[in-house]
Amino acid sequence: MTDTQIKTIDDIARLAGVSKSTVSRALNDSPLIGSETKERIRRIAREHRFERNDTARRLSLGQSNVVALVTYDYSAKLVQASPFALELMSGITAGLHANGYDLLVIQVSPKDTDWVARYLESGRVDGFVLMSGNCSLQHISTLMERNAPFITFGIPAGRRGYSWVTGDNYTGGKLATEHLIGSGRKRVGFIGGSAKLVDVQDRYAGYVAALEDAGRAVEPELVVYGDFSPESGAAAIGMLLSVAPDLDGVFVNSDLMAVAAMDEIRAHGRSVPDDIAVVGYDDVALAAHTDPPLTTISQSVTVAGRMLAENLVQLLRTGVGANVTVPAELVVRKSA
Amino acid sequence: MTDTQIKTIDDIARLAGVSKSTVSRALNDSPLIGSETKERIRRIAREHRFERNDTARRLSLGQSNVVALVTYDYSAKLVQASPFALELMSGITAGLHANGYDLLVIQVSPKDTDWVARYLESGRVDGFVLMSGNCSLQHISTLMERNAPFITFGIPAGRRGYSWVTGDNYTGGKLATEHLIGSGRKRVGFIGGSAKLVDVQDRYAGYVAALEDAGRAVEPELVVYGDFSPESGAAAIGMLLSVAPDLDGVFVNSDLMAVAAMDEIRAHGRSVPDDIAVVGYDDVALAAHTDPPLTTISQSVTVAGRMLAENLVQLLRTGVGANVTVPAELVVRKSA
DNA sequence: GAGCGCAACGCAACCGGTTGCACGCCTCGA
DNA sequence: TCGAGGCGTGCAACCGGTTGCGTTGCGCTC
Repeated sequence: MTDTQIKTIDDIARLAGVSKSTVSRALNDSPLIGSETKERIRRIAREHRFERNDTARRLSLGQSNVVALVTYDYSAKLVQASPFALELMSGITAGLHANGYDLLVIQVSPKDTDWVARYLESGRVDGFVLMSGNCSLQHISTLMERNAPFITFGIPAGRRGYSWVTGDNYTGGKLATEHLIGSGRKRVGFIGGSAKLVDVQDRYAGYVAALEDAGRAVEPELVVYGDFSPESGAAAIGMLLSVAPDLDGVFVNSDLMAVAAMDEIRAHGRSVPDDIAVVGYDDVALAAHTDPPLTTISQSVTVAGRMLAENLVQLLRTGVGANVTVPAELVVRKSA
Repeated sequence: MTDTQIKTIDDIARLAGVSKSTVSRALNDSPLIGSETKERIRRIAREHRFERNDTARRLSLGQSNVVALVTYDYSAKLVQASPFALELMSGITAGLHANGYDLLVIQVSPKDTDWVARYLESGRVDGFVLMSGNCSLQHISTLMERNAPFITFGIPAGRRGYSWVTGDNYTGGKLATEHLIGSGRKRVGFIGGSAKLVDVQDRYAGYVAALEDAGRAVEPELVVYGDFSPESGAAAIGMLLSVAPDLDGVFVNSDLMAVAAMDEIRAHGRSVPDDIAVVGYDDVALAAHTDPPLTTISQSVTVAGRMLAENLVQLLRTGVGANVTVPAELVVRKSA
């Protein structure tokens, strides 16, 4: 092996008989370098398995090529809130890698106010990605007032003023409700996640649209909100059942809530889907294995992750980000 | 605000009327600096919300204070394999933060052979953490031959030669089996994850020990292996039922497999737990909401994550790592 | 009072890249 | 034949920290 201490571009320069600037430019594919020289240098680097010191590069360039995924510091909460977080993360990672960026996972506690500076000004990261389920308005406003580059999955704080990627919540809500109506359900309820999320509002809008398309009126007492947790799902369906004993269908904003709701429905002596049809949201891994298997709305989470990455990279490079929504589709199983 | 371009320690030095070396040492709490000078410098830095440039620091120090979490590039697979990956990650992140390290998420494809060099020699990370569910022997051997610092969750490739953190699989297997036996089950089967994993072998050892403690013989035909996926769980129970129609209890190596197995049991016209009791493993979020709620083995995943972090940091600092197992306990619900 | 040790701090080199600018060489047109 | 203009490359400064070593000033001993 010829890997005898070939650690810096100076070493490569020596071997190639050129200066380190030439090596630097060659490795960066600069047009300033003659093609045969460039090829020779790159060949030498390849043969010696040279890896350019990224830290030095970052210092020179003044950027880290790293973005941070912001999470809470409370483990269980995170798991509860986003069963698809891993898949999303995988998509983000893939998208970032394709653009030469790495993904850092950080945790910030709610009371921490200068995490942005700590990560941004120290040069550890260039930007942030947040998940609406795991971030507070506090986070968003902190980011905005320091005008840090960031992007969110979901729309946690109003539709404007920052870049986001989200599922097509309107269509998702509409598809779910239409399916319920189409299968003959007469009184269809809505169990939302946190009412503050624009995503939830959009799902509600889809629910309303489907109802109206079918010539039905929206019954406010059939609309209840939880917080995406199983417990809140059980509580919500309980409330619905007490208000409307003849409820025969419900669109639930998350699979986790839906599963708990199904339990609760059975606890009330009703059956799913015979008495009450249930449609969930997210299509988590276990959704196919609940009893009965859950009919739900599937989002292209991996695609969303990739879009998040691309979008953030574009924001970092050009200063302008975009808002994108990825498609949602109905997955029919047994619960509705 | 006095945040007018206070970006470098030179700026602080100017404000404090000292040299940049003094500032550097003061911020690093060096004993070479007088306490009043040190305090003055730190106060100034604090007042100006100064954040030291971490990239430059890393270049000088020759270390990145970042470790990489190695994942596959196939999203769905990852989600399937490790429903608790997020929780683990959260624990790791917390543990690393406490020690001044950050967590980077990287994806390496199976055919990629020089990812270690790419990340290590470029100075982007100081070490790696792998999860046995998401890594191949290939990964491990690549790491070992480049003697890169790394640690694993689970024991993917033999008990020796590297550092790992894992659940107490022996006890977990024993507890599960004992519970089954204790509730009067006569023929208790074992559905394992990948037989190659030491973790799975340990769970099997616990299963065997419980059987023997009860004075029973191990029936090889009641032992079947899958790969942790729901599908493999369904297939495994099918196999078991055809071999042993009088099976009345089964210890399944993952909740995902267990849930699928329960479906399959019902599909065969049997009921859980009346005909066949089922104990899972992992205690994932949905385990409490399956039908029936799943009795399972719970591991302190967050603790494990912290241990992973601490252990790896120690390995990086001192060159010696440890092997640690975190406790497992039985969570009794309705399925057994 | 000279010599000494020590505490406190500054100087400047160094980490390993990037890049503005200068320079040498060659080609081409006048 | 000479100058202008390109092309390809090298020089050296720079990014913002860290640190070995030298320097200063002080109190102390003999």
